[in-house]
Amino acid sequence: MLDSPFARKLKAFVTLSDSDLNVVSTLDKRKRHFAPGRDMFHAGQTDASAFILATGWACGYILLTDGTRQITAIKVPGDFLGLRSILFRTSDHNVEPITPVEASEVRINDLFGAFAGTPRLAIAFLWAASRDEAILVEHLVGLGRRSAAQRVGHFLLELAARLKLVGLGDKTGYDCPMSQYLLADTLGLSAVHVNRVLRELREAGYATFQLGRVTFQDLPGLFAFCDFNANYLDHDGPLLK
Amino acid sequence: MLDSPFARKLKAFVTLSDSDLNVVSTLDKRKRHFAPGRDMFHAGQTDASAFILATGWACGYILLTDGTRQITAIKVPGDFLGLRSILFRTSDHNVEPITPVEASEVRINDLFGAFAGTPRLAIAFLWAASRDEAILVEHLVGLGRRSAAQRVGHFLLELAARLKLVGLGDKTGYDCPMSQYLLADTLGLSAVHVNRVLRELREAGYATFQLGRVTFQDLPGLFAFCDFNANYLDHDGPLLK
DNA sequence: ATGGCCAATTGATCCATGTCAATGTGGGAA
DNA sequence: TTCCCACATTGACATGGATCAATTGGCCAT
Repeated sequence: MLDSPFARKLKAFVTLSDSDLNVVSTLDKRKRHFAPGRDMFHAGQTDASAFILATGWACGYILLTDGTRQITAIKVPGDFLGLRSILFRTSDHNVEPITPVEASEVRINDLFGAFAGTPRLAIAFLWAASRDEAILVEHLVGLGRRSAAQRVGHFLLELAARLKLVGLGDKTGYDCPMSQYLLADTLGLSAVHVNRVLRELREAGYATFQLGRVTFQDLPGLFAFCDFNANYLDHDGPLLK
Repeated sequence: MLDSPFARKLKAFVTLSDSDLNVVSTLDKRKRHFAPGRDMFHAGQTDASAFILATGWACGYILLTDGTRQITAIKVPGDFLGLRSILFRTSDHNVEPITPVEASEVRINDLFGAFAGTPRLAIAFLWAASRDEAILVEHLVGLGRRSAAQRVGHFLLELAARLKLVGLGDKTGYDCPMSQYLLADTLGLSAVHVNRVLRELREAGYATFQLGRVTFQDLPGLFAFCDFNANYLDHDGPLLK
């Protein structure tokens, strides 16, 4: 439990004492399972819970009235999900599992409890929320100002970095359960164009997205092509200025 | 001080006791002034402060290597700005004043101090950060899936709602110090196209963006046209579930 | 094996928005 | 007044990515 992906992630920011970690593991108790095909919670719901993702991938998304959707976050093990749905009167987004998911349910009183005794943990949470925000900001920048190819490449690189932090994947690549349709809804593109861009990246010798796996052939080249800089993930070891 | 825009905003989420408000006003002490033309802090800076905006508008942005930029947040009075720049080792974004700005400087130890005594305030901060995230998410959705016209309209409506919460603007509209260039960098469009879209909205009888003021001619129509739903701003009175 | 279905792939065409290039306009500095 | 300069506006043209329409391939249920 003390080595949950979530604790592992927080440790990238603060050095947590044993008692801090105990409080974290308290939050990590109420385990639940979810299968793809059914939302974990949905927009408009008033009694939604938050979750700490232990295994599997999920995505948060927003449905527009014209039937299209925009995925706003891809969640991997260690990620916190649904914070807005417990703090807000009513959830403003949906979350659905991409793979079978194991996650711990967190209610607002759990947060109160955790923060009351350990303000340092409140800061750690604020950091995690801020890191999620930074990820969101980079996606925003991608949608606003990057070409489709840079956007796709950037996203694949970001996932590599995030997975590495929780011990998944390696230098050569990582397992990725996303379909090209999911990529399209994430990156504000059509599935057809995602397919063309993936071919382009493959033919340029940068990376491959096939059979549920992302494989990098030319990491430095891809970094340069996408103008990728991992600073926004703030991964460089515990510091707590 | 107890009626600062910031306190006013937090009260939309939690009922704050007098002692809570005292702690908030403690944060609101170190007033500083900034003029347009010079960043309040910039990406890469390691000793950046955060600020609570008291008067004036500012924007957060990210510069790409090709010289383009994407504005990631427009900040109005009552908004907190630079949270990521104090929690992260190094700031991942820049902030510049749009108008002359008056703002209170906040350092990480101020936050620690505030949270230690009043966990309820930690939750309120988390709420404020989550609301900023919700705003970011809506911009993301706009960039990914909305037409230029809907995107512009949606943004103008969002600003109206946010300003109203801190007592600015009225039913007819609000003062808006943004140039069309700023709008373009915010909405991922070219300035030329922003101009065309504004004309379109004007000619459709929805709203007007001129001489530093946004004026609504047909609010219900614009709501419908943009598919605007203010739930994501979570403005409906203090509740703290 | 067969049928059915979903994801991936490819080609042809269209269109929303970008880019380039002028022109207009209002307010500030001298 | 006059110049200046940033912002707003408009037209002509270019293009990245969407849309429409097939085709292919893998996998599961029968």
